[in-house]
Amino acid sequence: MSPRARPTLEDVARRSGVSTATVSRCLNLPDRVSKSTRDKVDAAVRELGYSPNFGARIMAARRTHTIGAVIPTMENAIFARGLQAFQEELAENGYTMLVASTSYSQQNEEEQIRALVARGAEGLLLIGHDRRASVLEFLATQKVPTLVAWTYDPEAALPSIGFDNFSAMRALMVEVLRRGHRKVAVLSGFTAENDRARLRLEGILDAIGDAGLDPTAVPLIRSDYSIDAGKDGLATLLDRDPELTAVVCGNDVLAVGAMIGARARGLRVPQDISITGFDDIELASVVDPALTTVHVPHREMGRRAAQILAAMLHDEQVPTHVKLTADLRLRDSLARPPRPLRRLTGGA
Amino acid sequence: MSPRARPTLEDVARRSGVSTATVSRCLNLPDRVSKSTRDKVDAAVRELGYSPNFGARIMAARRTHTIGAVIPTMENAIFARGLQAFQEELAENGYTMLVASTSYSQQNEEEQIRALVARGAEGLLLIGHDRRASVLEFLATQKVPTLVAWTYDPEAALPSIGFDNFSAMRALMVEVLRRGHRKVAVLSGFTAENDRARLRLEGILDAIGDAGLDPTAVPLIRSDYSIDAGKDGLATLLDRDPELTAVVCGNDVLAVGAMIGARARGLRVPQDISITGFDDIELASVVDPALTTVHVPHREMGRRAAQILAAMLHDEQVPTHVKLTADLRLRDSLARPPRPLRRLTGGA
DNA sequence: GATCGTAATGTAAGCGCTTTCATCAGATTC
DNA sequence: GAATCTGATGAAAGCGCTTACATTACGATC
Repeated sequence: MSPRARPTLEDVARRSGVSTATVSRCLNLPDRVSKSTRDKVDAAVRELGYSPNFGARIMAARRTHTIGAVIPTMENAIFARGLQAFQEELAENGYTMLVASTSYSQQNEEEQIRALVARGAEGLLLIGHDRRASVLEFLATQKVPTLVAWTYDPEAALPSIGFDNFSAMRALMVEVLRRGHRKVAVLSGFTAENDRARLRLEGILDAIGDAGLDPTAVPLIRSDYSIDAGKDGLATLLDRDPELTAVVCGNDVLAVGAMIGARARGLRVPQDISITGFDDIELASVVDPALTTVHVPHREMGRRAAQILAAMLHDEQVPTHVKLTADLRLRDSLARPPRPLRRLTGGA
Repeated sequence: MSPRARPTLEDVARRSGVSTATVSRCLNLPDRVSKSTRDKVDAAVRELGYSPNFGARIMAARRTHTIGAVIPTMENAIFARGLQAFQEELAENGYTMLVASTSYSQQNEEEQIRALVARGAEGLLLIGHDRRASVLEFLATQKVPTLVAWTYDPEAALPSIGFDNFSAMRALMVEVLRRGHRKVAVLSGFTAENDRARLRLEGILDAIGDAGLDPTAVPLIRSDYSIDAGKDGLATLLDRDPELTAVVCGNDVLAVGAMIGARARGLRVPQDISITGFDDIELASVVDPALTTVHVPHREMGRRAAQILAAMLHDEQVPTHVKLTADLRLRDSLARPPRPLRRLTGGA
């Protein structure tokens, strides 16, 4: 016996003595078929272990009920969370999700977008607004409804759902300053191809400027979003300026890294140095002291993104820019700066 | 102008004045085409914003270079990590990854497997060995090379790469007992459809039996793998038996939850109560005290899984069962049990 | 009993691509 | 200059499915 290939619709049709059209209907529109034939067909399907070829289906039906999501990384809990909710809501609406990740590279993102569209994604979820014009053109040419999440920008070309990274981070920075901190440093993510990181940084510097300090004088390190980078970053910052009383971080992962770095240096948080994050991932409330951060409603964002995308696919009118609120979570890692005294011991 | 649909190979052919065959060759076998026509075609592709229809490609070429991965959840860092490595290595070998998640349900898993195969997945990565025979039959009928990861079982029907959940957890339990703990409780994941959880639990009970204690008398709670479940679980366990000196958890997430629960009850870890985890996710070394746990080489597992799967697709001979080592990471959350004295204060 | 309506089924035309095979224009050889 | 080979290209046959349309069977209607 030759190595039997995957059974096709036709095999099923032959075996159950009906036409391929009828088999197809059994699978897709069961009510249009009489009970007796349906039973025959079902039996044949089972006996043959038949499963339809998706490629053929895409071509013939021109519908895939598939939506693609392109995220920077699966390793950050915020995307994992949001996507899980996105997928659940999508399933609710009869859609399947396809994920791809880019490692924060625009180049990769463009490839993944093309790959997903080629695979029949009828809609796309992207993160942030930073991407080359060629991608936008491609999306327009292909007429693929696309929604941007994790950022809010009323000016942007693509519809978006998200929060105002600038204002949220600015509010946190204002709070840091209100507590009396003046020697502040920043641990940021890479800002070149990442509007969320950039806006957060701008929010920080804006608040600093408004407080009458010089934003260009603020010690600043850009790195990838990892615990180690946070740890190393803190060490570098303290080497440059041991007088630091607060370090504001681009996200929680960096902040936790910074906390570990501080601990490694024998500094207590927040008595000796305050540290803040952004995102409010689970980790933030698990560490000790709990992290002061900005809470982002990742789950809700994912869920609503799915609803909006589904509506877009049904050609319904949808709000072009949805703003969610990201609010401060004041916890224990932020306190007043230590009295200057502490710092004198070494210097005197 | 009518709403122009997605351009096809034929549009490109027409525009560049060649046949569809030539365009196809330009895309797939560029060396077989003269420089001049290649340039014309490339130009047309760019102008039209052409991107090939994957479905059509699957059908015509019967190759997709796609591998599917079906995991329980993206929310657990261990899978996110492992998959990231899996994908990177897959890309290295010219394959694309498609992910689907099951929320730890066999029912969902079966659907996702079928969906991925229908989508043209040429190989599959699955987690754990627990699944219905019907799925295995399906896989056999469809002749889809399948590799199981995150568990090692030399007896299993499908080839696997992973570690010995039973022995690893058993070793940890032995260590707990060696430190003198006798009042031990267990916080396990659901074991019904999850062989990893089941094997870990068996490992624990086996060590307990060998130590001359009664395994059936061990307080045990099964729950989902979440911080909250860990927290609540610890509370319940302590309500049932306040004398507990150690809680062994099915994974790190549960363990961190238990640590929070302990703290909430005013107990110090490890002075008043010891807690252990499994997996060694980042979180484990970030919490204070750092978690004693079992280190699992997630990244390596993902990477090697990709290599093996690629070899399987090339019909190369591969080792059927690969065992990786998962070793103890003794950190601060495990110590000797407190002197009985502590417990008397309340009772006297 | 002829007429019509309806439900169930079949026929066959693609969907957009790859690939085999045939063709053809040049370059090479004798 | 004829014969041969080579590389580039085109024509056309599917890949496995869906669906518009045609056909058939059969009960209801007058």
